[in-house]
Amino acid sequence: MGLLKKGSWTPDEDQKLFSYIQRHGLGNWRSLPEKAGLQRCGKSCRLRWINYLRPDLKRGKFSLQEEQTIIQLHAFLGNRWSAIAAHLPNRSDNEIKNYWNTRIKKRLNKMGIDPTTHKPKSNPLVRYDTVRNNAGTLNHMAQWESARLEAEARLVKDSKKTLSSSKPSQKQKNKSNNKDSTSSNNNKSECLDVLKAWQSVVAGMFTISTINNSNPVVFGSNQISNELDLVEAGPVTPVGLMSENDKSEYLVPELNERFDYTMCLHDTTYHWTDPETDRTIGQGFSDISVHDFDYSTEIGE
DNA sequence: AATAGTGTCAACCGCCGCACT
DNA sequence: AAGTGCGGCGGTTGACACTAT
Repeated sequence: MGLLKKGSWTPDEDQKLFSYIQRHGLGNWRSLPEKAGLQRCGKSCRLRWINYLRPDLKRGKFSLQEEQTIIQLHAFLGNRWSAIAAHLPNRSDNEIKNYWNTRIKKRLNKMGIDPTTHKPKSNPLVRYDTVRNNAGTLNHMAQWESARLEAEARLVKDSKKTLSSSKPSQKQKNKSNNKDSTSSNNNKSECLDVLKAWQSVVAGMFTISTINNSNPVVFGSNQISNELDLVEAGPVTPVGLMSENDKSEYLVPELNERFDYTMCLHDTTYHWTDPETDRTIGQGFSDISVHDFDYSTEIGE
């Protein structure tokens, strides 16, 4: 093959790649360019397909919910963009990475939140929890870190198990001329793994501070759906109704820090009321970014 | 209108892990 | 065990678009 082309893809090249994959499915990326009549390296073709041509890609602005998912997963997974992308199947990891680096990161910084740790920087403008039992902080931090590491280890172990038991090797996949080797199944499995890990660690421990109430409201495990849809959270378990033992188990400062501060994007409280007594039994939030970052046009896209 | 500064995003690069020999 | 090839990943860059002065 002659000199390989670099730089932006032309519509003609896109057409060649797209129609080749439509006709032959995904296979060996290295040999694809020649067969498809492209002067590109296999990597470039793969990237173009994954980030741009894939028919299931949803392009355009990120919805509020997508952004929330990204922030929450980033708090949990860090810069593991492909793992985060597994939860947003219509977005590429590159797109998510770009979105994080160019927008979310800046917003968090502006708000005094360290985008790496998801914790407030030295002098946070954000509202700290109204109740924080500092006495047990270190112990709780250790507990949280331990739980986190355990969850990650389980995640790695499980995904390896899944891969070795059900995933054909790359070469087997190539041989079988898999029509869709964009690893949707693997993604799904990893997706569930992460959610399981997430739920086992986080479920029931997710404390949302309230503005006027000294008792934080603790979200029960049913609050975190598989879509991590916190906005549409259901009924809550008020801390006030818990035993002291339960409270100490639920209130994990380090966990709260890791998530609460990113949740400071969500700063407008709303209330759940008991339909019988009409009393407020819990408070939640809507997303302040809706007001601050001009989301109005993005919602409901 | 011209220029500088900033933001966005597609694409590249280098590294890594896995499978195979 | 070591070497090779490949796919996948995250960090980075450069071109272009947009905005401010």
